[in-house]
Amino acid sequence: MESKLPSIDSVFSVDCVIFGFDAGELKILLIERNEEPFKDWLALPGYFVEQNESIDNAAARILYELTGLNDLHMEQFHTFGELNRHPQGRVITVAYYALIRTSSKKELRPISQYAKKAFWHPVNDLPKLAFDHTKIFETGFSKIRRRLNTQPIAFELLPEKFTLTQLQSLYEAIENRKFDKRNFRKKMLGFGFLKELNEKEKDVSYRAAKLYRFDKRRYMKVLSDEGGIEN
Amino acid sequence: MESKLPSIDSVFSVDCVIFGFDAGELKILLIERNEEPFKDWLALPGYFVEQNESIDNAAARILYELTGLNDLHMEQFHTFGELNRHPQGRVITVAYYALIRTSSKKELRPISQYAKKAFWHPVNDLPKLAFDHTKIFETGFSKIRRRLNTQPIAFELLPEKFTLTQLQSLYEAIENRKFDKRNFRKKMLGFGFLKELNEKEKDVSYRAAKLYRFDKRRYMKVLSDEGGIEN
DNA sequence: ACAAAAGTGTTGCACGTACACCCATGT
DNA sequence: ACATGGGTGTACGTGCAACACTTTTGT
Repeated sequence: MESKLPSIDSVFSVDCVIFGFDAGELKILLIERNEEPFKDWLALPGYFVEQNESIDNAAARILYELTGLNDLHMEQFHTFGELNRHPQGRVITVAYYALIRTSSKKELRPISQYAKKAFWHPVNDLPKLAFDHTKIFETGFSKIRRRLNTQPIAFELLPEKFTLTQLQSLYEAIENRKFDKRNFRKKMLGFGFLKELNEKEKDVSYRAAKLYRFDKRRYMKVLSDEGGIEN
Repeated sequence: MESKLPSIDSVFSVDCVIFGFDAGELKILLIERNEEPFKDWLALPGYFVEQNESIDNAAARILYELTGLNDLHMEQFHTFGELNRHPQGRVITVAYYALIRTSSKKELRPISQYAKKAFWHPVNDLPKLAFDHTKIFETGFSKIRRRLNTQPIAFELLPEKFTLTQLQSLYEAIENRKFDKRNFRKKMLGFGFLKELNEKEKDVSYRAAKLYRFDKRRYMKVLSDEGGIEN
């Protein structure tokens, strides 16, 4: 390894797969591009990383500039480095995902002019996306699907107070299948990290459901308790 | 997005965490570096990606040049992009892991002069490694630990014909805990993808054990059969 | 004969799954 | 009163964990 870094014309970028849950549907955030290549196409929010920022920071900055969203907890899930994935040259992209509460959705308003607009689109029935973004989305979707049952990611998509039916329909949207109501409730409550609130839904035209909250303290406790049994 | 890519002084590399299983111990492949920075330090096999190769190809090439190993099935598991991870500038590295059979281990012989030598080292009791390679190793190790029970990766570490006791001790090495022999065998055989051979161990000074082989056909069948039940 | 590892079953428990009806509320 | 979703229990099967002794082989 030389004492100078080899200087090659390499470029890397970040792309974000941001999930939201709204009106019983799982959605992701898309932008309409305002620049070549793929001008006017729909794409995942993504852009180039700058010289002096870490990739994690770049992801947060870029998402903010293209959509106006900030303070998300984003996590890297894969790096795409095919030679021909970008028509103008070698671009390696690190893909991130995040999950966001519908209730905390701020207005979507691109800051930079690289995006004409940003909007939510249901994950079923996605249009063709720019670059290899369809593949990136699919990889990300299958990651969160697998993480659903190992990490408490579902709660990041729901409002802070939610009903068990909302939770169930979210699971159904992510896994794309139906669950039995009684079994689902039994299982979720059995985990012991859902806190039942003394509150009910309001403004519904049917029997109001109890509200629950995800209790992070209890979740941590449950996690650490599980380590102690074993062989 | 401009029609020219922004040209910044960025560099990326690949690092490999290669697992082997030998003498009842889980090991990884290290090199002794022959170049600054971190000359003479131990490190994961890794080097810069070239302009015109995909990252996957780069990983295979670099591993070969530094250790003489080829034809591994490597898989990307994380990308490390902290600003200060390389003392000479911004280097983003994509980390790969692979598992290799002890029995098919070729001689370890670096081709390029960037490595003085390559050798196996037990995963317990690793020395300090160059750059952030200790962190990279730990991330990779925890990935394969979690994948152990979802994908048939253990068999890639064993010789083609193996005994159930070997399989068990491999699991014990990866998960760092003991299993009950009867339960372990029942479970493994219950999966239905281990093929019992009409052969036994040789040259052992105790009762010879039956040999088994991982049967990929049956594994695929078992996998696809599982999809069909559900709610 | 002894040492060393191979091989083998049963039981209790926890968990997943299948399944149907009454209740509370708003209109 | 009716429509809409909220809320509840039981029975069965499967899979995991705990547990100890006999068999085979080489020296």
